[in-house]
Amino acid sequence: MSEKRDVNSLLDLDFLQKLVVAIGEVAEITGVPTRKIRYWEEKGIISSVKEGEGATRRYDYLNIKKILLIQELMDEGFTLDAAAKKVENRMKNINEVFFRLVNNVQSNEEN
Amino acid sequence: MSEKRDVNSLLDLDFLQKLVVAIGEVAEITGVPTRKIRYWEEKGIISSVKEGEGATRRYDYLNIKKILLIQELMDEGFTLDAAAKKVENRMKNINEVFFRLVNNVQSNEEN
DNA sequence: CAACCGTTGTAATTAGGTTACAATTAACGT
DNA sequence: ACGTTAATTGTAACCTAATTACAACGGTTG
Repeated sequence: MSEKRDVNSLLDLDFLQKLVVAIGEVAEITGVPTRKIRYWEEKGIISSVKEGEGATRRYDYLNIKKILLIQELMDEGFTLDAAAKKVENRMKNINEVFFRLVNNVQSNEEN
Repeated sequence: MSEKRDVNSLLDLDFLQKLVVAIGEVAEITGVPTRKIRYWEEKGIISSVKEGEGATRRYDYLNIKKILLIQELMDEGFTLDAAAKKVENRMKNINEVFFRLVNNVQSNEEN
C-alpha cells in the first residue's frame, strides 16, 4: 500500500504554507471585502507577504483563518481590537498544533 | 482543553478546498512557468476554475499538487501524457483519502 | 458636540492575466 | 535526410485585479 505516501502527499504542510493567495480571493473565501482587509492590515491586525518591491500582497492560510475568526467575533459584538486579541491567543495554539503536525508527518516519512 | 477545536480549525479541509490561487502564484509555488501551466491546461491535463465570465483562472491545491507531481515525473524522463496518466491514478487515491479525512473530522466535531 | 472607531468610496496608477498566432527545439519513424 | 509530432516558448493587444492616497460617513462614547 502506498497509502501513507498519499496521505503525506495530501497533507504536505510545507506546501500548504507556500499556498498564499491574493486579496480578491481572500475576500471571496471569507466574505470580508478587500477594503476592510486592507484596513485591518493597516492597523497591524493581520499581515501579508510581498514577493518583491511593488508587488501585490498575498495572504497565507493562517492569516485567512484569522480574518474569518475575527469577523465571527465581531458579528458576536466584539470590537475589532478585542476580537483581534482573542484570536491572537487562539492562533498561538494553532501554531503549536501546526508544528507538532509537521513533526509527525516528517517522522512518518522515515518509514 | 480546546485543542481539538483548534486542530479542526486548522485542518479545515472544507476551507482548504476553497483556497484557490492565481496562475502566477502557482508558478511561484511549483517552479513551473505560467506559459507551461496554460499549455497543460489547453491539453486537458490539469484544470482550473473561473468564477465568472472573462475572469482569471484559479487553481485549487489538488491541481497544484498535480502540477508538481507531473513535473517531477517529467524530470525523471516520462513524457507529458505518461506522467499525466500516472499522476491521475495517484490522484484517485488522494481523493479517497481526502474524503475519508473529511468524514473523520466531521465525526470528531460531534464530541 | 468633539473625538474616535470601523468602515467605505473612488480615481489614477501599476501589476497580473488572457488570448491567439507563431516559432523553436528535439525526438521518432520511414 | 525528411516530415511529423510533442513540448515548449515569445509576444502583442487587450482585459482584470490590486495599490495608494485622500476623503468621507455613520455610530458610539466621554
